Amino acid sequence: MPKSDTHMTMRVVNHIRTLIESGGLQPGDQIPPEREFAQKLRISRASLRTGIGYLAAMGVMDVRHGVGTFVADGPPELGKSSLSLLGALHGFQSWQMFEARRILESELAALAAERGREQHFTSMSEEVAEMYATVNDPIEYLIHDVRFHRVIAQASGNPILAALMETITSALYDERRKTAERSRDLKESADLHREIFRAIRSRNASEARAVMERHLTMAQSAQDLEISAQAPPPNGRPAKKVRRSAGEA
Amino acid sequence: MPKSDTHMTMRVVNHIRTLIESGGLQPGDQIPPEREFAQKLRISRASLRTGIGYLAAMGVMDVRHGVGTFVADGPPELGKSSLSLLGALHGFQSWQMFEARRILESELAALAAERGREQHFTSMSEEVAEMYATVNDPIEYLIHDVRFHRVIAQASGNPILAALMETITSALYDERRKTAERSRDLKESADLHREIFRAIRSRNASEARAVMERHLTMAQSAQDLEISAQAPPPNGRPAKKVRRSAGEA
DNA sequence: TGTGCTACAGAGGTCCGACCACTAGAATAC
DNA sequence: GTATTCTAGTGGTCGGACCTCTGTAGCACA
Repeated sequence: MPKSDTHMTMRVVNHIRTLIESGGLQPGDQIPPEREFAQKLRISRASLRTGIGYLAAMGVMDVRHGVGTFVADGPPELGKSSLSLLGALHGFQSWQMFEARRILESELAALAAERGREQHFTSMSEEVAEMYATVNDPIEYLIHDVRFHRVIAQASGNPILAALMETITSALYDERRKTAERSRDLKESADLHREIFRAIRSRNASEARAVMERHLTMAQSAQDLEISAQAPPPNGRPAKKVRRSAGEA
Repeated sequence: MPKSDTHMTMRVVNHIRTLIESGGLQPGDQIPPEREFAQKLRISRASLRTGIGYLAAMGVMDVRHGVGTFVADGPPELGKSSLSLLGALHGFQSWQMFEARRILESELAALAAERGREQHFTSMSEEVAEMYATVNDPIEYLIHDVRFHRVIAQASGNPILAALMETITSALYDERRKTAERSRDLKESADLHREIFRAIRSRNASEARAVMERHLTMAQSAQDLEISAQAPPPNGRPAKKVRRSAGEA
């Protein structure tokens, strides 16, 4: 990694970081135009762009062509495709993503049960209702599904865990939207979400954890079936170990 | 996020991604020099650099001035300072990082107990021995401490969770190395690590999880004490986040 | 009055070509 | 044999020209 006082990239990153820490730059704020900002920092526009690119890659900045550059808004999330890229590099398996998600979200649910506030419970309740209302519209259903889990993450009171979850789910999303679930699955799914909600609202941490785990385990096996059904192994890589070897208790 | 077929950045990213997925590019491999590679891809060197910067920011590439650009090697990790940056932006608290770490590592320890192999146990044992041997050298001790936890992550068989842990610990590292622990704390710490190791080797998942949780809880309160001791609370500001150093330079 | 199209200003995106800075290894001097 | 210097090759920075995209103000037309 580049040194802070030498490389232009880090100079830009640190400058913006300082602006953020001092409160001079808030989420959603727009930074000055590149030409102007570069002149103010006494560096070339190219270097400024490098630094901004670095921040954008990590989800801290949001660059919009023809409009401007803004401080990222919305739920904290690490680089959008970073996990997916790392996955390609290190050969992540699908079940590993599900496992990671299951662990994170189970704990998130437990924390939400302990720390959630009324406003969170209200949002959860609304999303559950919307899920029931859209069991025949998988696309719309998925939106509320995602939102429900996101509210839980918020209610957990730990934005770091929430960011990690967001990172994993967005990596998982690509595969997920391709396998549109069937309606009857959605009814079951909505029921489970309702159970999760109830456990959280009654502040029963261990049950929230357990139900969430059950939900995600089911979701995984459902998706595994879909995949193996509609796409026979498209093999090609020699060392492709077919998972599930060790420790499935 | 730029579109894949329009933006040069994504063209580069996708090209390299394809090379990695096809096996034509493995961790540690060097990519062609920028001038040459840019010509081969029919794009300008500047655009190529943008794409490489994007990949480097996410920890997929490793750019070394005067040497070359390589595919990242070593343990998978998301952008090195990404969490720290996001933290500055969203006001992450120190206890939240510890909590996230505690949850991740506890589960990691449990998984390691279920799936760890002999080779992992051997490495863990070695690191524990090194820890005992360096209880009087905090700097050296910390190295083995980190390695021990890294072996556990490997032994868990889930590189994604390992990567998340790596991301958190590297964000935590900055604060950590400043508060060099005292020797007698290190002796206790080593004892706890030995306990963790024994639980994992005896494949006792729940105990491994419990001991790891205890270890990290202790580490947290120890560090909290250090901090509050050497930096008296600047009273009166209840919800003010702990400022990071941000470099004196 | 309303609606649709056009022109334009301002922002980011791409390119070029020159030059700077760093690293490792080869060539040289001792 | 060892230490020093030189050098080829690689990434880093620059500035300035030009392209593309977006939102909007203004115009033409119904």
